[in-house]
Amino acid sequence: MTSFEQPNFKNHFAELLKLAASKIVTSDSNARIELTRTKQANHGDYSCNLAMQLAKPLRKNPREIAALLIEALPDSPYLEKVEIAGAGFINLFLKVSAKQRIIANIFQNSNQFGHSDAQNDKKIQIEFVSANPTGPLHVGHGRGAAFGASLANLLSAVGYSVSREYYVNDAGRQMDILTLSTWLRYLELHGITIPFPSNAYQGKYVRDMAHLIKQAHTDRYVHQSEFLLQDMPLPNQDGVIDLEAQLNKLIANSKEILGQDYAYIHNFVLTEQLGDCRNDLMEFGVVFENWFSEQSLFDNGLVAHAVELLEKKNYLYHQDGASWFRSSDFGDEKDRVVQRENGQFTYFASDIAYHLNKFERGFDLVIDVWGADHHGYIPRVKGAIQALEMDPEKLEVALVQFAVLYRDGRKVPMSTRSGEFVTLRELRNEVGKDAARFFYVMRKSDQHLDFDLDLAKSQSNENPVYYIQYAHARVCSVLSQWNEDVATLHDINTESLTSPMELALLQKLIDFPDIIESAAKEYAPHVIAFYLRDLASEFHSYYNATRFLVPEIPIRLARLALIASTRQVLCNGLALLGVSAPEKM
RNA sequence: GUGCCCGUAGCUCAAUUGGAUAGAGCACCAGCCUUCUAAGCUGGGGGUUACAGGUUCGAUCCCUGUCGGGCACACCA
Repeated sequence: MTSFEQPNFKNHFAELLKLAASKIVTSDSNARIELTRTKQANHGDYSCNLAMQLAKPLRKNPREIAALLIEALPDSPYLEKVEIAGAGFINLFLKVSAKQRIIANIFQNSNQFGHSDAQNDKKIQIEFVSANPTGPLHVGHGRGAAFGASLANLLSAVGYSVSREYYVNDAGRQMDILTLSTWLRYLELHGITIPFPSNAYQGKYVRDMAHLIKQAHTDRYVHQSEFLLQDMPLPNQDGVIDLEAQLNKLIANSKEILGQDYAYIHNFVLTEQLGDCRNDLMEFGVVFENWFSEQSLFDNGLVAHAVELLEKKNYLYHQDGASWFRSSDFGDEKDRVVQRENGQFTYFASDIAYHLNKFERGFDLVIDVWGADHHGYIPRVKGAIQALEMDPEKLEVALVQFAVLYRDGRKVPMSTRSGEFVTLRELRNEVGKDAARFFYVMRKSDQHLDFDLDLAKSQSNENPVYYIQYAHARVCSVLSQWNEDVATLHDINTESLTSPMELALLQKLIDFPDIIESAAKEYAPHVIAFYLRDLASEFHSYYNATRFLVPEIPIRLARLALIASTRQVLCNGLALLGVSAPEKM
């Protein structure tokens, strides 16, 4: 068998139809040539609705146009026949020999099969997770992580040069609260007890960090409590205590008392949490090229710079002592504060600077993966980008809905406030990395996800992860019993593969590159999950109906080549989702 | 109240972005292991795509309205 370029029959036929159309349409009809895979075998392998699209501009019967198109269609070595059907569909039938050649192609490209260089190394950045480093990641972050990582793999597979980035919110008040919380726990360890604020961080990990500081520095950061509690805000005339104001005062006092040491504790807790987060994600198979510090934007004057730019371009005004950005000029529902009365920049201000910085780094496209609750934030960020005379089209925001855990058919209660949340690490420990990665992306990302813990753990046919992995393991098992070098299958004769099941499986393998392409285009990893389910199903049927290790050598080898290439595609698809492909189960 | 998202089989979800008879899994029923892993396979029932209109050759998809659910409406991050 001669080697040949990776064929994409869909694109190939689209090209032929385009040529045919150019012969019968003189003016630009702006008709899109779109081929779709057919659902029914008697409709052929690919179908095109071009004739129906041209019916109006040409003022002709679609079936008539279809006939003209077919007449003008250039010859193709892959085409068995063409038919007109229904209202004017053009149905294309692939030659069996063309289908069989996919096997050689899969072996040739091995773990790159399905990948393309269509995007020609265009620079794309995808920012995801970006959770505050103030505590362990929880299951909500997990979905963003799984989605972002899979999407990044998909984008890379279609030829983008991908940069994965985690935006570290190390500058805000939340970090101060964590610093204070840790120091209070540390003081407790030295017998100095101050009522622990209810709105400070309650988690056990805070006590753990306090222990670490004590171990390393004994009583170096101990100070007496009366200083810490001085000038606390009092209840108002209604007896209501402003807890947030109290917390702010505690933070301010501790900064004063600790002096330079405050920065040490701040840095310590940040490093601890970030390290934990990085480790957690690594074990989840999620890695980043870049961890971008929000604080660095302040340190380098980029926040002030961004705000000045807006000022210069007359998109700021001053009211009630604050600086407002005219985001309502760009479709936002109201204007937004970028600098407060006390001179502090808002989170939005640093986010403008961050996006300005992203664009200045020269990415062709920037993707932000956010929780769906942030959707209201999009207009102001895009507005700022536009105000700074950059192209808002170059920013794509992918929203990910929350995941709700179910155990024993009941919702697992979760709320950050009560500290009652399931961490990503706990989830991984319970269901394993593979099930977690797969379940997170098996639904469309903008849909709520019901995550069934019992199902994810079950080792049964109900569990889609095992179903797919099992198909892979089965192939491995057959090949190991065959006990010869798989490489010898790479260029064997596959003419005997003509049964309906074999043809269906071949067609499924042919689809893989198109599946990757559309999944990447739509930012839809779930498409891969569904595809793998289908492919595994096709394989299991074949496995059940066919014996592979038959005495007739040519048939045996052809069948083994088919299942070995199926294994390759299963493996490539699972890799895109960050799921392992075990050889034994 | 305003804006965005959603409503598809008993349950969880798809549907190549306007295409042909709306598909999978689970659950339910009936079969298949002396044979390469039964974590598998084969067959079956199950639908007014929330509802009412509209646009056109053609609508789950686009437009309008109604009902129901989620989210967001900070000088928080």
